[in-house]
Amino acid sequence: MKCAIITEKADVARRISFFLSEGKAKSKRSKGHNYIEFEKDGNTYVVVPLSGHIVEINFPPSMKDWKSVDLRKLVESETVIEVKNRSAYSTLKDIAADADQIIIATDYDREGELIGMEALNIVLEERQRRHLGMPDIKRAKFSALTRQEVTEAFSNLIDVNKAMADSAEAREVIDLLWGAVLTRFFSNATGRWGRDFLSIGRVQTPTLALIVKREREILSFVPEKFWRVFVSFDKGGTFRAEHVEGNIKDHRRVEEILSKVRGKDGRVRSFERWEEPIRRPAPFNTNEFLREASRIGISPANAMRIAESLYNRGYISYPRTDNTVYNRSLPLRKIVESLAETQFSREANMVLSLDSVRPSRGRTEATDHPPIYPASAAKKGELTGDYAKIYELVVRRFLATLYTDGTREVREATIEVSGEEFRARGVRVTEPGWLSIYTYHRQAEAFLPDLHSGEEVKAIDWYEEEDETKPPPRYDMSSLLRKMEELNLGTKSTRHDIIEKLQKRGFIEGNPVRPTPLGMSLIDSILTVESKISEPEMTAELEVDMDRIAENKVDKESVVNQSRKMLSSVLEDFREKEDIINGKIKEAENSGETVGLCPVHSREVIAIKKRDHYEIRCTVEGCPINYRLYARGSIKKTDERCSACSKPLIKVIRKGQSPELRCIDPACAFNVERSRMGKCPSDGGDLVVRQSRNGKRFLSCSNYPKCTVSYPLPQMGTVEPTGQVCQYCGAPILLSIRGRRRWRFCPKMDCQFNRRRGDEEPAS
DNA sequence: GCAAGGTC
Repeated sequence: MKCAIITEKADVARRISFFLSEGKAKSKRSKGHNYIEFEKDGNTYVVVPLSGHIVEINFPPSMKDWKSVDLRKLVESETVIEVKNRSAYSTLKDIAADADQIIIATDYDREGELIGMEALNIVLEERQRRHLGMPDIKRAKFSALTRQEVTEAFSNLIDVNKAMADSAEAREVIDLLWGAVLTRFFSNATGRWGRDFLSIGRVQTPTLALIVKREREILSFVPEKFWRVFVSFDKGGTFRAEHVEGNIKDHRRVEEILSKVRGKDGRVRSFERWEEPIRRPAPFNTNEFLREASRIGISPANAMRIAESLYNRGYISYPRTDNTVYNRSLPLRKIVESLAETQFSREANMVLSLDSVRPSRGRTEATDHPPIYPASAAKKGELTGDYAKIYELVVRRFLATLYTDGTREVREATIEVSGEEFRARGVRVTEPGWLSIYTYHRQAEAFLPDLHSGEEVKAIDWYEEEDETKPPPRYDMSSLLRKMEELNLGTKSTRHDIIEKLQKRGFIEGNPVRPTPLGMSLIDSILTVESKISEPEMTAELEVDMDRIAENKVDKESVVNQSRKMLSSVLEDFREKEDIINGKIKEAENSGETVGLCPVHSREVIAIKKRDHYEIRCTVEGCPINYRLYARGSIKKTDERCSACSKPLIKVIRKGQSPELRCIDPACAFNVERSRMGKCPSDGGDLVVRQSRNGKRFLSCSNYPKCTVSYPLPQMGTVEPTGQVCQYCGAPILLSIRGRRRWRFCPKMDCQFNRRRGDEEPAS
């Protein structure tokens, strides 16, 4: 008998094969097929790994054109299935399809059930083609990749769950319908076709709405002044106590207090001290990992890419997990022992010196994967840059969850100064515990000496501090991820993607995150209609429907049809508001910062940030002052005019480079003069710095296209001419300036000149 | 050229 086992990803296939075959399984790789094979009890087993979904739903070709398809028809359109993962598809057909038994061993959740069903359908289709009958179809249900879980799952096989797969399929269809219909509507209504399209989706739009809502709160916030009153004392060091009334809004009250207490010493009314634990952090789940990574300056999307790569190279465990409790079977002590052989030996040995290794626990004991931990020890130097930083973060977090709580001593005193009461608080870390391993968080400390009730303390200063109420803070990557998780927007595997999408589409920027004018007016436009698409409730309600489908209380079709009806009426509402929406988006498209005055009309010249360039133009319609500047980074107004043409000068600011002064006219002699680096070795023309559309810089001959000499330039730092000519190839030698380092180089990369050593100039 | 969800 032949049995085919289908898993969601490669390492599950490896683990299952290992347990079931007692280590005798063999990986097979041939003709684009990738699977594992072994024999057991006279039966042949093939284990086929997928990589997530192998098919994708889409519209039929007749519905693909954005401009000509009536959106009312798109709402009612059928969907088709397209194969996305060719190699998994052919492995299923060629290797798995003729098995007598098919065991679906994908992750035990809704998406996993659907992924399994997709694979099963491919197998059944192929069997029909080959006139093979129905195989025995089973489902393995396991929630951890331990020997016990896996062997139990395979000796207690259950049936596949059509209803559960249906619930995930309903989500797919609803997401595509709403996303495509509204994305196309907004893009068509505003004439933003091609890559400038305006996207809308069940997760991305509510996320953008959160950010826009916060920005509106900040914009409309009216700060209110308040004052705090302090007295400083001296006893073995200075400390201060704050008046018990805290934030005082009436300054007359402040004057009253100060006039009463000024010059007077204090008497201690009460003093307390106690110790409290500083709790160890919980093990890392995906969200918490991404939040902490962004605190050390690595964006969620990048942190995820790096984690993926570290996982594939065996350095860390699977990075997509909700779990914050280590499984019993994890050999925690062994992992720590292996880390003791690395640059983290000090920290690892601290853990090993404890009587027993007892890990902290988080709130979620999910069953998917263990929390993120270091799977193997990386030697120093094996990883570099952000990879090393991420690995170190995972290692330190892991060790911190196994070490002891810290302890801090807290002291509190109330001190009376001529009838007015003041409070002082002191905090001191007495036992750092895990804090000396996980060094990313600094504990705020404050000095307060030992005091006793009735004691007199010498006052040395009496003063007020002015402050004002603050608007709520902008989201940063960390708080945004937390908010998304709280509202159930996206999943552990997609949240970072959603954020990156909003950035790439030009809806949000920066960290802390601000919406762009485009992002703000997109949300404003969406809010002209009651639709739920910008609210987390859309997801919440979808979840309820999915549960009902999975419980067989309602079928997929009726949920999808209901959703189509709603979408149809929402679309009608939007169609009525088309002009208003177009107006709002156009307004955002034309909002830009003033960079100076137009020499033709003496009117404002504005710079409008587009997806990949700045549009710099006069506010008078039809004025020839209208340029495109392809620059990464940002531009800044200067109040200076160009000496050559009297148009405004701007500063281009790029990360890692000194600001570059430019005339807004790219062809102006001012810019050309500055970009001239020397003579072309081929035809004697000028070599000038040019920037391509994607922001990369080149040194090219001004006689292009007659002369095609062009050298790529370093992307970081600035470049200056030296007047020197390369003795080997005749190209001009350039000076590269990056931070405090500067060195001479020949732009011809493989030139002999660049192989010399010691060409570094001293820092200026 | 649209969504969100898996995973590489």
